[in-house]
Amino acid sequence: MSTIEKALMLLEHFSRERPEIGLTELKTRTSIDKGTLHRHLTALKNSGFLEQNYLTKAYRLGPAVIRLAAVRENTVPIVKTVQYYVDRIADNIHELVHAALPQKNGMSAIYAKDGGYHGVRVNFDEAEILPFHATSSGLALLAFNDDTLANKVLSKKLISFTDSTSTDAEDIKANLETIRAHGFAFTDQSYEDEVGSVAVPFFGVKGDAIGTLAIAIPVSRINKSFHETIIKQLIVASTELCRDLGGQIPTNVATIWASKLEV
Amino acid sequence: MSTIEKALMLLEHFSRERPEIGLTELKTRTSIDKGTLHRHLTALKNSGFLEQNYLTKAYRLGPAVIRLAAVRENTVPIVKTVQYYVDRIADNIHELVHAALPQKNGMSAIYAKDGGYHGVRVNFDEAEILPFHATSSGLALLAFNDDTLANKVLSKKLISFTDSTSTDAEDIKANLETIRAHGFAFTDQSYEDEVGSVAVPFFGVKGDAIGTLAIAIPVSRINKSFHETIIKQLIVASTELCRDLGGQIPTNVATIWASKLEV
DNA sequence: ATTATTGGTTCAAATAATGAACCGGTGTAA
DNA sequence: TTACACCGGTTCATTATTTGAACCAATAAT
Repeated sequence: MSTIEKALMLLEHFSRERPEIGLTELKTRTSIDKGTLHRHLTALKNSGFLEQNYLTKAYRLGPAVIRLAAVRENTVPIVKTVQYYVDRIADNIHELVHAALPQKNGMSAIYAKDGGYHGVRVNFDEAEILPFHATSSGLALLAFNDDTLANKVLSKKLISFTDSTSTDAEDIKANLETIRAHGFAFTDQSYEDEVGSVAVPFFGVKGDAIGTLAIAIPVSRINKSFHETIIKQLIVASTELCRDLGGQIPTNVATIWASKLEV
Repeated sequence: MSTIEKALMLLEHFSRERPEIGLTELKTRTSIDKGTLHRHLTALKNSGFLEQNYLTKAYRLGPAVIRLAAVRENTVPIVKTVQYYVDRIADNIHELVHAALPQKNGMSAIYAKDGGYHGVRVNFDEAEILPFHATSSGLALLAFNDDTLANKVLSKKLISFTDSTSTDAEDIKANLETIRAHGFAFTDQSYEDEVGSVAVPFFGVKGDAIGTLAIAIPVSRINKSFHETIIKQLIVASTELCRDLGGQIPTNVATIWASKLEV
């Protein structure tokens, strides 16, 4: 792995829950030598990707990422486009809806809205990394993306989050087949207890999954008719989203989705 | 300079005007060897900072920057906070208002609003890099930031954008003194013909300038009383913004600003 | 059919990254 | 007061990666 990749991997440790990280703490998290780490952090700081809390000396993300995100969003306006559909679904079904994009080690929610009429809400953090193998977003993406991604993810050690998390690569591969056949993914408490979720992919120009729309619900509120409503909403939204982004829904997926909408 | 910094410098070439750049084009822009360049771009691609247009093979910014910006904005919510004040000023004075943050080679506008009642609008691109020495935003930041930044910027070759651009380091240093004395910066067609601008800094916890609020106006509309109105608006907004961000206005600046508001 | 231009690859030589040991400051417990 | 632990940061001989001129393959232009 190149030095550049090693350094950029450091940025993955910053999240909403851990916005600031000190040198020694990062050392224990990464097992990288302190000297090396310090030089990498300094390089990232010089480039504006990190800055230091001048009191604690801890590092946090810097201003460079703001500019880059503005340019990216101007080039490929996924976030803005996705917001409209997430809001619409959330307003319709009054549940927590989110959209996520694949990152290196999982899906990252780029926008979420809780349509919340109900008392029990699902806890959901934007900018958290959702593991591929334990969330409906992750599974939906793996199922409809190139096989190489799924193989890469499933060849690594899979972490268990709840008693229901499946960590067996073969089980998950079989599950991906089911997901492809159904046109959507769902999980039952595989990432958080008491929370189920449903996700559909949306597609890029090549017809590969580039992101997902998903809904998370306390399992107590799930029943068959509601499940069907949710899936219809997601499918319709994803179809329109693909049109907006210039994406192409693979013909087999389009067929499956059409049949779901007819019911 | 470290390999990491060299690679991250490549990202600076992407902008709203140039969202996609091919290998050979980047080679001519950077004079870096094609082999090296290709490995750097691949590393950035592997890390999600770039992705490739699958048809043209050209590179564009990748999804990783979206997640990082979300985390950064959650850590230090400058963009969200700044929006309120930019909108307010734009609504009040009906001109093009923007806020900008320093990047490595200039200021980057993070938000802009055109309150535009008038026919002649100033052309303004978000995510464009505004040179330090030729824009009021850049000068305001240099004047109220650490001297080392100003020295670094002024030691490089300064580009001329219009007939009125000052490119003499000593002239500009003298100008920075004037700016410090006035508490704001203004330029007259030094970056674009027919456009003048006024900027004030806003400050971080250490009392150092961390960004600017600025207004760009066609020179034909500038007169003394309007100029004063603009400066008052900017000073009031920056004062409140510093409070919101937990920043500290240096006492000498606070004194100067207070006297401006009394007039 | 030929040439120019594109993205991408190779491998010896040149250079930068690495990490164990070290430094100096701060907080804390004996 | 002293001693110790922990923090961020630095040093420098060793080691491993980066570098770049030349090369390759595919596509676009003549």
